[in-house]
Amino acid sequence: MHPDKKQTIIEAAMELFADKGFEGTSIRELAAKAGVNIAMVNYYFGSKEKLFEAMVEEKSTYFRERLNSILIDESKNELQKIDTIIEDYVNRITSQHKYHRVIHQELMLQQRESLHENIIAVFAKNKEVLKKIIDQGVKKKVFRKVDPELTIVTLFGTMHQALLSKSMCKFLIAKDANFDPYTDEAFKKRLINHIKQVMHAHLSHQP
Amino acid sequence: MHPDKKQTIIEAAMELFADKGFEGTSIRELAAKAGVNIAMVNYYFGSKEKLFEAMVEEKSTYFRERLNSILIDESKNELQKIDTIIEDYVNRITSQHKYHRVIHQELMLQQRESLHENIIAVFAKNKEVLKKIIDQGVKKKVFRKVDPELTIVTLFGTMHQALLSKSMCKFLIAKDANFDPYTDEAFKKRLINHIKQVMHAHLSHQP
Amino acid sequence: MHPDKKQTIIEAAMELFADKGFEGTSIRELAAKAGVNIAMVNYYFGSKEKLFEAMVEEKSTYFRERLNSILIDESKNELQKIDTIIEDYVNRITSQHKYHRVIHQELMLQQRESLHENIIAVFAKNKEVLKKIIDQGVKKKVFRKVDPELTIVTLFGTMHQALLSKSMCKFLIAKDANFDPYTDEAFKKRLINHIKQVMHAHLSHQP
Amino acid sequence: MHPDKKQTIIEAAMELFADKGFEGTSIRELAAKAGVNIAMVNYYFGSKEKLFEAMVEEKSTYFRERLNSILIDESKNELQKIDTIIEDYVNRITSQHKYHRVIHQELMLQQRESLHENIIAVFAKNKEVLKKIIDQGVKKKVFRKVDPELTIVTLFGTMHQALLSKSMCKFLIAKDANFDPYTDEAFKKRLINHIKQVMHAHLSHQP
DNA sequence: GATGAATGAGAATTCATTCAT
DNA sequence: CATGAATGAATTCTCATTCAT
Repeated sequence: MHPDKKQTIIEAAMELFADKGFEGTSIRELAAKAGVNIAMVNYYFGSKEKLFEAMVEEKSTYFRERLNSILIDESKNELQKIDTIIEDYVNRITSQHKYHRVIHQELMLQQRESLHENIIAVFAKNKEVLKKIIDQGVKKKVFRKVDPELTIVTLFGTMHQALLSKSMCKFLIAKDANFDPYTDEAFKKRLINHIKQVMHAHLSHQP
Repeated sequence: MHPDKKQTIIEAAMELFADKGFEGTSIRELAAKAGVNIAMVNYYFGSKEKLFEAMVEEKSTYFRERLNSILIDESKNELQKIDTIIEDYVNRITSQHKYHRVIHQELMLQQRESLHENIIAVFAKNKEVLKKIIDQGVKKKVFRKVDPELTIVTLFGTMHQALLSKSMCKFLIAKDANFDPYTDEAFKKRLINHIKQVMHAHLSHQP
Repeated sequence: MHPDKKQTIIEAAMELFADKGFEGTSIRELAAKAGVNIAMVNYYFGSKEKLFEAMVEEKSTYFRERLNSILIDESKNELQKIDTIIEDYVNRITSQHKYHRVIHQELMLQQRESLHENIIAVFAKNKEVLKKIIDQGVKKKVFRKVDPELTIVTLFGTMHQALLSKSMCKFLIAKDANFDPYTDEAFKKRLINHIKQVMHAHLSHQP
Repeated sequence: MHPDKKQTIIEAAMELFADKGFEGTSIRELAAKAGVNIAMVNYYFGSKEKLFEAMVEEKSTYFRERLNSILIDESKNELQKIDTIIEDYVNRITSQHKYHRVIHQELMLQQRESLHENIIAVFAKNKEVLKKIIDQGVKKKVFRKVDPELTIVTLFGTMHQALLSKSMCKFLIAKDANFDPYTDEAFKKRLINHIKQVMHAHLSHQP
């Protein structure tokens, strides 16, 4: 029964931290949402901050183990690998947008900066994989030389900008108010196509 | 002395809100930073939230009045206009990064959502200007047809991702620790070049 | 222009103190209601408490000078004098109900007790007049011997109980909601008749 | 330990609200008087206002359940019932004078008016019982026809006027200063006799 | 292990008052 | 004379955390 409750708390925390921020979320409402006793958070995690760290750690562990499979997939050429990464990312972010929102917020604040290292490490690893793919493409002369760090920044940045704010989503989709942008397949497709188009153009040799 | 103090408070607020978030900033420390009495915030603005609104309003007013000059500049062709916008944006965001950070955070939270409208409106106006430029380019057959909303999303998204987090900046620049990324001209140039490259490739006809 | 502003403040104070109590009224709203500067209250009266005292003093001075005329009126017998007093009181309280409410409240609290003396003195004087009338009636054998203090307590108590609470008024009148009980002549007449009836029965010899 | 502390707080609140009014009482001193932590009031009751409501509710519940026993007592005739009610009321008010003071104050203010309904309901029920007794007496031709609402107003009003203000009590008793009027049996008897006399005269047929 | 009660520190805000002009 | 700005003290209330059971 331990891990279940811990998990319930973490899920509730992610939900609330994403919507209200870390400081904007009180342990009281967090416990209420998770359906556990107020004292449980400190009991299990030691403090509100430690809970936050646990949440980040758990989720980032989950994300760390991806991507390599794409890298070594020999059935795809470099451009196809890029396409797969784009699709993969968009799907990840839409399905886990609350978590990405929390991370994104956290990275902008100058508090709990010890966590930044952790987050940046994940980002760095992703960059490395992408860099390897690009380097292969360059070696094979199918790609031109680009800035690998900033290329992944454009990749992530576009997705984050498009997906992490509900208000922004609504503006971009321009449809009736209260529907969930994160399950709208048409928008996901539109976004994937756009990023592919940008990346193809960016990576391919110019005329 | 009236407007000065108000301004001092707003500046201190922006600084702290950017670094610690709205809820993470207490009026106490805000007043201390601004060098005013603790009661002044409520005296001038009525509440912490109203101060926040005042800050957003003031700054967004400032940003609303740009961009049109670029649109109507007849000495530039469409691609040059895009380039100018990119340079303009990067300069703006680096010089006002704290403000952009606050706005960016705010847009992700589901609190004080009444402000989102205001913020999105500024974004929408920027998009309109960009769209006009793109449309002109398309009509003149120098640009291909692209998704205008998502194109500006990529533009903003890349900059925000690269600039709004200090940790991200440091990772990207990969230089010694405590130097200020927002005054590093080399990095700015690198970023501008990257975005220009991406945009040129994206907008121009493919081979 | 002095006395006018002072008067305006006193009137506003009476209004607000009656509805919200002394502590429940802030100088800010008081000044707003009176249409004067916030600093005027302290400027004219020295403090909020002194304003209160000034208000009580002024109004009680006004009420102190009544009643003697009734006492010495030779055209009326004792019962007629009692009747006149009842009518006079009911009219006074209805027309000055806010003030009476303030006084009544004040007398119940154990704060600013120095004012109680003042208020009780007015009450005492009223009692003295009534006592003289009753004593005359007793001497003429038209009244029986009664407790003069408690008789005036019944007199005042009935009126206060009936008139000083709007909710109580509404309950007693049992009419449609938002009308002003203090201008309802029918209710005033009903109240006067009741008190006269009570007093006549109380003072006259029993069968 | 739960109900005890709640009760302690309620008792302290009644004490202080009676002496200083609701707004004149701070949670700080309330907690100090009750000997509990300053946060307990909000912990138990949610807010100062809710504490007030809880106090009123609890006490009014207590008073709601009386009186009917007198109504159905077949061993007493109507006048005896009235006498019993008078004695009962005077005893109640003297023993619970703080509570009655709070209620009485509250009814005069135009704040927290939602509570008025509650209070008036208790008053209304008392009136109904009294009205039934009077109606019986009228039917048996031992009473004359009177205004039942205002008759109970006189009953309550006299007691409130005599008992709810310490200063008024002292004036009426005219004895040495610091003794407690609420335990002075002589004064209670005097008051009871006066009210009985008034009510007998008021209700019986006139000569 | 698990929890409801309890708490001290600190939050935002409002207050009556003062003071420079 | 009169006032808007300014302030320190005090307000209610919420917070994360602890502790006895």
